[in-house]
Amino acid sequence: MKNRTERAIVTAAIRTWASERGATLPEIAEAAEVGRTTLHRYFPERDGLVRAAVEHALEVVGAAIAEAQPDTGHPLEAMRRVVAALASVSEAIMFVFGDQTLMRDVVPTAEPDLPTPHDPVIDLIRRGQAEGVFDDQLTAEWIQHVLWGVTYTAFEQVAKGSQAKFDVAATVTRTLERGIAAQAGEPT
Amino acid sequence: MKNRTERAIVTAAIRTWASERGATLPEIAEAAEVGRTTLHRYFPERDGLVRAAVEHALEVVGAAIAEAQPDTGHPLEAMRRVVAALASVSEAIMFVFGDQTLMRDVVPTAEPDLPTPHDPVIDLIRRGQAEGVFDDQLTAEWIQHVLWGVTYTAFEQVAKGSQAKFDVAATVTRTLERGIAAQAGEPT
DNA sequence: CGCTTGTGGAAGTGTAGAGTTCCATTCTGG
DNA sequence: CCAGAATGGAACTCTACACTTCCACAAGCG
Repeated sequence: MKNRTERAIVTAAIRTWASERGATLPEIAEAAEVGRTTLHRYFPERDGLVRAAVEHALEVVGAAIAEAQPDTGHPLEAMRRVVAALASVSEAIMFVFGDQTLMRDVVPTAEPDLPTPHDPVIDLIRRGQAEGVFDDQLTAEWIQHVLWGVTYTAFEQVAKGSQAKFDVAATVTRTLERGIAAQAGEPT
Repeated sequence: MKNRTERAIVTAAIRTWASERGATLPEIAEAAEVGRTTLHRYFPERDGLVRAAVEHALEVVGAAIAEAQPDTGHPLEAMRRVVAALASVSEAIMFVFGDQTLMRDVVPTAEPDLPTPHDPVIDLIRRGQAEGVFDDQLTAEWIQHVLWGVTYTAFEQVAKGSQAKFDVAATVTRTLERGIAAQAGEPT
C-alpha cells in the first residue's frame, strides 16, 4: 500500500463490498472518488484488488486486536477489550467474514506455507481455559468462531438499524460470557 | 412446487447454492440431473428460481421448527429440540442465511404485506423470558439472531470438516445456554 | 398407431461487467 | 515555466452467463 490513491481504492473496496457484496468495479471506483481507468492502473485484475482488500482488512483487524492487548490481564477483561476493539473495525470484519470464499480462496494463495499464523485470540482463549475462566469443554477454535459469529451478527443488526452501535460491545460481551439463559441472582 | 422435476431443480439449487453461492444455472441443471433447457422451461428467469428456492428453504426450516414443538414444555428443552431440528435442515439454512441479500431482497417481494409473520421461535424466546429461563436483559430479536448465527457457524465448521455433524446440537445448545465462560461446579 | 407432453442437445442472441487503448487534462517537482 | 508522472473520460474488445429458438427423441395414453 504505497500512496494515497491506492489506499483510497482499497479502503473504498472494503467499505463498499462490506455493505454490498457484488458491487462492480465502477462502483468501487466511484466510492474511492477515482476514475475507472486509475483503478485499473493500480489493479489490472479484479482479483488483485480483492486480494489487497482482504490483506488490508486482516491487517486492520489484527492491529485492533493487538492494541487490545489480549495477552494481558484477566482473560475475561482481555476478551472484553478485544470485543470493544473489534467494534471499531466493523467494516473490515463485515467484509472479510461476509463471504467465506474470501478466506477460503484468497488467504491460502497469499501465503502457501505458514503452519499456524499464531493467532493471538486463540492464545487468549487457551489462556482463559487454562486459568479456568473459559469453558474447556469447548475447543478453542469453536469459541473463536462463536466470538466472530456473534460479533458479526451484532454488526449486521447495527447495519440494519436494529441495534445501536455503542451497544454492540456490551451485548456481545454479555452474550458470550453468559449465553442466553437467565442467571440465578443477577439483576443487571 | 408441482411435479418431481421441479422439485429436483429447486432442491438441487438449494443444495448447490448452499455450498457454492454463485454457482451458474448450468451447474444447477447438472446437479438436478436435468437439461439446461428444462430448467429454463420451469424457471424462465433466474430470479424465479432464486425466489422458489428461498421459499422452499424457508418452508423446510419452518416445518422442522414446527415439528420440534417450540410451544410445548420447558423453554430450555424446547430450545434444545429446535436446535436439534435445525441440524437436520442445515442445507436450507446455509442457503438462506449464507447471503443476507436473499432475505433482504427476495422475501419482501414475495409478500408485500404481513405485519409480522408470527415467528414461533420468537414466541418461544419470549415465553422463556417470561418464565425467567432466558435472559430478559437481551431482546428476543437479538437472542434469535444469536441462535441463527451460532447454528450457522456450527454448520460452517461441519462443512469445513472441523466438527462432527452429530456434535452440532450439543455444542450449539451448550454454547447458547452457558456462553463460553466456565461455570462454578459443572464437570460435563 | 398417432397425439400429446415432457425432455434435452445444439446453436443461437443479448447484456453486464472486466479489462484495454488512446488521448486530453491536471498535478508536481525542479 | 516546463517535463514527466498521475489521472480520468470515452470508446472500445472480450468473456461469461442468462435467456431463446429449434428440432429431435422418448414415454404415456387415447
